[in-house]
Amino acid sequence: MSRSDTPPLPTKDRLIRSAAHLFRRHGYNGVGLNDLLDQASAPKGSLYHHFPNGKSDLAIAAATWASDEMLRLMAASFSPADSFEAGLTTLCHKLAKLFDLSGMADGCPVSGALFDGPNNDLFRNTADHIFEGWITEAEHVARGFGAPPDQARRDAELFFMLLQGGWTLARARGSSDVLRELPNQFSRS
Amino acid sequence: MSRSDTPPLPTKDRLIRSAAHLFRRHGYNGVGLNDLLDQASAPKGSLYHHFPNGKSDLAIAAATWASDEMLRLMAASFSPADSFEAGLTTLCHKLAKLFDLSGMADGCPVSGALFDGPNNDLFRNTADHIFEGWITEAEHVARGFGAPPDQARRDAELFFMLLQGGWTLARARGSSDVLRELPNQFSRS
DNA sequence: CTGTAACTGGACCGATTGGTCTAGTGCCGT
DNA sequence: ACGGCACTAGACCAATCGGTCCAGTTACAG
Repeated sequence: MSRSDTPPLPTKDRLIRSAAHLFRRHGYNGVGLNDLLDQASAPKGSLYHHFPNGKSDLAIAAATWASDEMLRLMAASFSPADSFEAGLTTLCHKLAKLFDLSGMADGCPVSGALFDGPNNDLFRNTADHIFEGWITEAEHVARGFGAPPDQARRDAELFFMLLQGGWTLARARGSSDVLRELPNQFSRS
Repeated sequence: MSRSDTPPLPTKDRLIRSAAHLFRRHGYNGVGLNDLLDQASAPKGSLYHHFPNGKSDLAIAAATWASDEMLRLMAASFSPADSFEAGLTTLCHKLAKLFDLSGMADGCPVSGALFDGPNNDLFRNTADHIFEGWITEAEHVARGFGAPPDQARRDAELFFMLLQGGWTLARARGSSDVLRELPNQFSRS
């Protein structure tokens, strides 16, 4: 059940990773501190040492970490590609594989960690900032492939929305097929 | 805060509507029975009389009711339209208005009610069935406007994913603009 | 070795959770 | 008038929630 959540990693990182995994599957309110600390093999004291505000601090850290992973995945997919569509295809296949590995239960890690529970501005602004990061990254890629500014922006937003919708539909269907088909939806004539 | 949640409506319907509203904003696990019963002005006994399995029964009823509302909204938008794009524009503007009225905090009612908490098959199958209903409805509309079968299906799935992504992005940004722009994303060349 | 600060371990807390149960209430048909 | 049933009302429960607190341990600086 656990990957590298065992001792080699420092406690703080184990907490972040466990939180990211659990929030992603069950949502912020669906995860109790007990499950979380159990999976991270950490006591309560450590949590509140590293994250003084407890669960909410951890959720933001987890969402941020998951976002960085996503940006890494995007970079790894788009840099070797020779067109936006090609990179997108690689990315979607990677995401589909990760989805299958998760037991076909994981949605967007950021939505799961931040859109539940507290409806406060901090959570929403963090989600906004993270999503904007994904979109502008995709926008830069599109521009790098020669797309004009406004079209690059629109392509990037389309990519983002397809991704979110794809995650939702894949989860409901219990199948990663939708994710693999995303590139076709993106570049239909 | 409440619309027609007061006496005129029978208790069971008040429970369903309150549940739909609350789950949509806070997710399944983010809503306690106390908030729920309070908003519906119903005691606990009534809940477990109408929904013997308690919260989970109610969530499924709420998601189903919200889905019917959505199908009504789609029908009201597409039937008077003379093209798929025109109907989609009407629909998106209606959804944007509803989003604004909600305080810019409500996402997809089905995801909110069913994707949190229990990861059991019943919830996932229900979500799958409901989403499939939305997609086939859109597919029929597209076919009615003369689209060939396979394109109609793809258009319908694209519509669904854009909608989900649009709700997510609108929520993060605290703005309904994305929803209003959805038709442009749908029919870009 | 000693001092100090970073960190761990877990007992403990009040609040809230979803759920059960029983006593009552009101509206039927007869 | 009355029996019966659909429904309401809310006290009550064990379990779990997120969070606090402090005694212990470790690691590193001098």
